[in-house]
Amino acid sequence: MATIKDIARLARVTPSTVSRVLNRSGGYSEKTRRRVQKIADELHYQKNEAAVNLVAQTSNLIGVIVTNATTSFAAPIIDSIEDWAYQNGGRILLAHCGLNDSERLKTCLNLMAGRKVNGIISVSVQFDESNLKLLDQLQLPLISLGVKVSNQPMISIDNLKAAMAGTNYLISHGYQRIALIAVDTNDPQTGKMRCAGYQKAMESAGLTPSIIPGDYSFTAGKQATELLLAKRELPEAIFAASDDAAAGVIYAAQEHGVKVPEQLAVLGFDNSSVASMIYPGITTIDQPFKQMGRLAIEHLTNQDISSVELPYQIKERGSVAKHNSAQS
Amino acid sequence: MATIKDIARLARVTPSTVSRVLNRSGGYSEKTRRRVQKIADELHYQKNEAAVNLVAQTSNLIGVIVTNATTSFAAPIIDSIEDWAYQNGGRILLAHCGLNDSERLKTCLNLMAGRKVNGIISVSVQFDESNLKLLDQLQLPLISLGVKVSNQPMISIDNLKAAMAGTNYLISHGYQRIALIAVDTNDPQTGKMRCAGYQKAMESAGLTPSIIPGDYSFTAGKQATELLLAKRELPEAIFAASDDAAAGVIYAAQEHGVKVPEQLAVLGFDNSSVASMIYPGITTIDQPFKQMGRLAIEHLTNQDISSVELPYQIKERGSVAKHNSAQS
DNA sequence: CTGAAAGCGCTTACAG
DNA sequence: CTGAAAGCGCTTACAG
Repeated sequence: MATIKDIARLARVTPSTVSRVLNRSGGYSEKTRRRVQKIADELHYQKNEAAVNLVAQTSNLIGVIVTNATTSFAAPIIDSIEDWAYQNGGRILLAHCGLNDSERLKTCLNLMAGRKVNGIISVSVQFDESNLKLLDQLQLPLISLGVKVSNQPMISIDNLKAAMAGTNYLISHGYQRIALIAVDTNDPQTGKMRCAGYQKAMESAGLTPSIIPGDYSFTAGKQATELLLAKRELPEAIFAASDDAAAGVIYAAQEHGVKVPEQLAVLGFDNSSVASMIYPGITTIDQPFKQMGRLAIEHLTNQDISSVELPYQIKERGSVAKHNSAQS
Repeated sequence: MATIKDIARLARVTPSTVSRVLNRSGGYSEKTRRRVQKIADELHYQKNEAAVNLVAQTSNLIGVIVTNATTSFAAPIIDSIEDWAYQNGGRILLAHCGLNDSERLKTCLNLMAGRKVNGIISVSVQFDESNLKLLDQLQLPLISLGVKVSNQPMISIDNLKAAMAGTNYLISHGYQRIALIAVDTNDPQTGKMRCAGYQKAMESAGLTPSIIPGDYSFTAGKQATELLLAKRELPEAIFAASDDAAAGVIYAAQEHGVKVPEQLAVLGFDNSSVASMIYPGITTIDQPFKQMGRLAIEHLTNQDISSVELPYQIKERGSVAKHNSAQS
């Protein structure tokens, strides 16, 4: 690969001048500029970013940590970050930290520190004590999407209110026996909040909450529904803690000839891509993932360390209708 | 951030020695080693990779270019590359090139060159003339997944044979009026191959091919089906060029009360995550995405520039059954 | 076993 | 307008 020196030699100037021309930093004659630029072009010169970063003491890199790419909502977030990067000349260093894999998250963090990323965006990753400490030592600005990381800014919807709103939506549509399923009750953040919101709404309405825990997955939704079916305790409506899980519920329902929404209403959570791809479309709580990604990168860039709570909204599709008993 | 010099000063040795200790390259007493290591630990020292890369003349970075993260099958590929990276201390520089966006792909390529990536893995990206030339100038090893890029190794299934096999699968299940839909007939690679395979199989069986072009999307599948329905020309079976499109077909079918697979058999392509999330499960042609990702990174690492053709297989789920007319 | 020196490719004051 | 020099943080022969 050609270097600045090669160009300098061919253009009969010093590397200093080449650098100035290439950076358009002024201080050269038009004639020199042309000569240097021409040679650089001919050589298909590419700046060695490692060298640039070394002197600039920065990396122009932003680190993105996700649990894994299969998480259905990671895609729109990464997309919006990438779009920003494209517009602004930033670069994305991607790493997966797995689920509750402390060791791997530690590796991610160290890797990002070594690369001197300008900041980290973490998507739904939980930090345990040791990684919290590491993060503190590394002094890397971080912004977390979806879950709270101690002392770090967060961008998220209000899970408690959203779960309440979802539950109330079901109640206002005439449902009374409503189960919350596939929610991770051990998850100190999202899980707990969604449970609390659901319970609060149910109790306010004088209804009895019923929760089947799970890991937000399709399988969790499917199994919960099968369990309910086997016990002959199918509720009137199921509030799934994610759209993946809602898809599992609908799958199980269809498999057993239970009509959605006539015999079973299903409410999802996320408005991820699958929500609009299955029939009936999943009525769900929309999280503005694209906006989350964009805000995250903007905050990082502006060194804005404030948290922001984004609005959720209920996206109505076909999986919830007015309950029969509610029809006048 | 602490540097090697800081450690050297505190440990009362020279940077050379610190470097040796940190790299375990030998040539120091156990006593020195301990002292240096201790101080490095206390300082939470993180090597500046830009500096390391500058002298090593490498980056330890592998570039991954995808059209966008929303492509349903990008996820498993990225996952497997990331897993490899985690095991082997590599890092992933991610970039999106959009769809047929020559300018953006060019930016991606230049960005990768600037970062001195060890190699590039491109996922389903088409290179136009100008980028082919750029790639050549940049001299970056590349391995393409799914589509052929001139003069570069490719990892893919045989789309022609796979489409033939899919069509024959449908035929052998008793279907005769089979349409291929949502296939991009302008796509010189995948699209053309899948069309050709379908046509060949149809003609060999004495059947009439019928193709509705599209962009592999859910919407393309849905619209094609609605079109067929409106024209009252619904075939017995639809071969969708992707699982997303197959989901669209099934959606439209359910919406119009057409039973799958009883009244309409649906065959997908990819075996992406959505295939198992909708009911009935999509019978589809499985592409080994994880394996593709793993092979790609291994080839890149071993400087193996041979192409490899991976086996596809038909994954049977519920969207195709024996056709009535075929029942004895 | 340890240190002094040169160098990776670039940028940036400082002179002239 | 241009050049010489120092320096970013590290590694690696070469001496001793």
